[in-house]
Amino acid sequence: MASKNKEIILPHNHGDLKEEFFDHIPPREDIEKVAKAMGQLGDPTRLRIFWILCHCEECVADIAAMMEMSSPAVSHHLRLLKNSGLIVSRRAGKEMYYTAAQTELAQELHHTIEKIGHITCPK
Amino acid sequence: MASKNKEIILPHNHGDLKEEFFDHIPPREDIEKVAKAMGQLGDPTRLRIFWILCHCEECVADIAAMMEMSSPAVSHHLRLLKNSGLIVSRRAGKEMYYTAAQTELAQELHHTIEKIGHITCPK
DNA sequence: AAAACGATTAAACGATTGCTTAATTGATAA
DNA sequence: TTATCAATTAAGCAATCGTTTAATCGTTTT
Repeated sequence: MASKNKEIILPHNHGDLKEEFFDHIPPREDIEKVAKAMGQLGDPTRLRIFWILCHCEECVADIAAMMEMSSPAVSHHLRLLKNSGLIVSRRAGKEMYYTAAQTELAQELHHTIEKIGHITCPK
Repeated sequence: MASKNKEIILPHNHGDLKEEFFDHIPPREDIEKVAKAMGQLGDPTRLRIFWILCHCEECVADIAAMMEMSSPAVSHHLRLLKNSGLIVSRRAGKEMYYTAAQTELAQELHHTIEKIGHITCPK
């Protein structure tokens, strides 16, 4: 039978693995994309920044103060979060303001964080 | 007014930061817990294994074959996933069978993965 | 123009991660 | 018991990560 994964022979046949399922294992590129987003929030510092930015728009200095961290460190994390499409930024004078992106990705992850963390959304 | 975070003075006052919100920033332990789970799925190998185990119960050798990886490498990831409470195992003869845990944490993350990856659940 | 301020970037570092090979443990079969 | 098979653990490693300090960039103010 035509199976995308037919070339992979399982060492043990337990009879309970549906070929239908075997053929629907997500392609590596989809997995990579999801893992990249998840990995961003795997660091507690970045997760906390992201959560804060889901509830307000703030400049780097204030974010650094809330996090009790140096601004270079915060800036570094903001860049990673922005590269992942989780946050966006705008300039106003000397300051850069960051906030969560209004995307399905960001909103779903925000929801997930609060659900699995049993965190009450203050909004 | 009594503010849990009143000792943190923000360098800039933009007037749009509600004290109510400021006091509801999740405690570090909650953040850590969520970040730990997210971080587990931040690795594409582990994310793929977890997704597979959300849809079947399999022994290490077969998981290794599906992943096209060595069994020590797979075993390593299985241990991490198990320590995080995302998967469970049972022994049957010489083999160890792994599958996703039936917990809110695991189920919510399974849902999130498929939603943000636009992955069709084969179940 | 120069000075001041906010943010970013660069270099360097210690710590962690993911994998490999080899050795070891646990359980069944001969 | 010995042999065999499945899985885990250990040691070693290259690669990645998160932070710090110092230097640089961009904007506004004087």
